[in-house]
Amino acid sequence: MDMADSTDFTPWLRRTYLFSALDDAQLQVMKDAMQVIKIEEGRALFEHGQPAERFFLVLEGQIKLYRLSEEGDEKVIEIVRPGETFAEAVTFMSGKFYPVSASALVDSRLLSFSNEAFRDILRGSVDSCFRLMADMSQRLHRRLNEIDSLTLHNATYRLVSYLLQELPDDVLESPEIVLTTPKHVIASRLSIKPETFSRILTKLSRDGLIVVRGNSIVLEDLPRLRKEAEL
Amino acid sequence: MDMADSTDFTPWLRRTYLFSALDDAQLQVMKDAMQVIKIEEGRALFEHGQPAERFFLVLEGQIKLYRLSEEGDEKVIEIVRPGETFAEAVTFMSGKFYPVSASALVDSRLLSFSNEAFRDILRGSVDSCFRLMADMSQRLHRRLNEIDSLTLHNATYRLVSYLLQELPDDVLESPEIVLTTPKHVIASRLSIKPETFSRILTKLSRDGLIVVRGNSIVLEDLPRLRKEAEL
DNA sequence: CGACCGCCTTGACCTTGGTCAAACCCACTG
DNA sequence: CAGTGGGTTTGACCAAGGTCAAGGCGGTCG
Repeated sequence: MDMADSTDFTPWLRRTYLFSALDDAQLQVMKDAMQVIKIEEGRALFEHGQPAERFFLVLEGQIKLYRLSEEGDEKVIEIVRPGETFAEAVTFMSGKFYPVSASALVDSRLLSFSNEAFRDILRGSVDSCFRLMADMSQRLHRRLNEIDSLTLHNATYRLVSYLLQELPDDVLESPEIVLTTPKHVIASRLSIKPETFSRILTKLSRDGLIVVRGNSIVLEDLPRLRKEAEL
Repeated sequence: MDMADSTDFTPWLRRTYLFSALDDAQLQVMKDAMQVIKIEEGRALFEHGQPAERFFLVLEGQIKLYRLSEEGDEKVIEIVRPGETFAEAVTFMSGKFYPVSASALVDSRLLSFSNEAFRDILRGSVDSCFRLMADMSQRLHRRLNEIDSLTLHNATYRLVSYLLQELPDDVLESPEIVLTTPKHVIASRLSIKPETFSRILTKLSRDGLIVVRGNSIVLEDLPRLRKEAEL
């Protein structure tokens, strides 16, 4: 974990929904307490239970948010990609400890912001409060959907849904997905063991729904895949 | 579902964390758009996907929030009890549709509030925004813990944790829990089938950890139960 | 008071996905 | 270019929890 850079990150900040209601002065306050962080593959950014003083915006790379069980099993909660923020909702938690651990899946660059500074700004900007509330509301909804798919659906459903949502919006082009994350991490994200993950992929291949070659998965039969993910 | 009452609910509102930053005028606005709702056992209050215009405070009874799968399986997300609010976070959702269904487990009385009115008040009260954000943050954390226990822990763990958290805070008195909700509903809340739920209870009984008689469960061996719920 | 109904329990069996171990496939290194 | 090691795949086996079906146990209501 490193920290030194004098690039102007204003465009990044302006593009970040959370900050888009801030005026120049407010943005400057955030910048003053901002840090650029370089973190290399495999290193931990923070751990579950640590006091949470900062939140983050991913510039480059991938950050994995996860929980560990007592026995050391890992459940990946989320994989955060460039342009996305994380841990911003912790500010308002009763205890203010990180509820998950975070580490880098690949060498990454982040911006980190002071919770305190942001809270101060929120105090003076109802608009920003509304942004943050929208953000939290959306996260709440995502978590709900996750619970839904864990309890009401099976592993194949979860995997197929994942593939479909990884698909870029422009449906017209060749529906190929290139996995940028190790399969076992995606598996954990979907609460599936690597072996099972692999087996499901081969089963889908056998059925002609997809073609797998290494990290590349071509969705051969979108309609049937979509049906699979509804029922 | 019914609506008629002229009791003064001010004490209820004052006790409600979400409203506790409101001044008298603001509270009056909420009251003006407030409705008292009587809903009898088994009736639906709203359904997943309906446009969300109101949120609720439970006065009496129990409300079950749940999701249905395509095949009709039900997963209970939460059981809401008197004094608690629900659906207040939906206001800031992109689409503003209820993300779950709600129905009454027993005859219940609720207050319902206008999302719009509340949003207007939030616009003028950063303090209230902070309350709502704290509330949402807490819910986010609870959902996370739910995902954790669904993926990192087994059915017995979930059931034991449930029993322990149902225990009133004053640990000194006789540790008896009286289930006020049908067992199959609790089972669904914990993502366990009723048969399995029952079997786990009898196993815990056999092992001398609890004594079950109908709806009453006496926790005979707190230390061992707590150990069960940690490992 | 007895019949009915909903809920809960119990038993036998099954299915999904997990476990363990071995082989495989590359990408990198020396 | 062989050697090493991480990630992935495959196979054989296993176990937790689900399914299906049959009873049991109270409540309620005629």
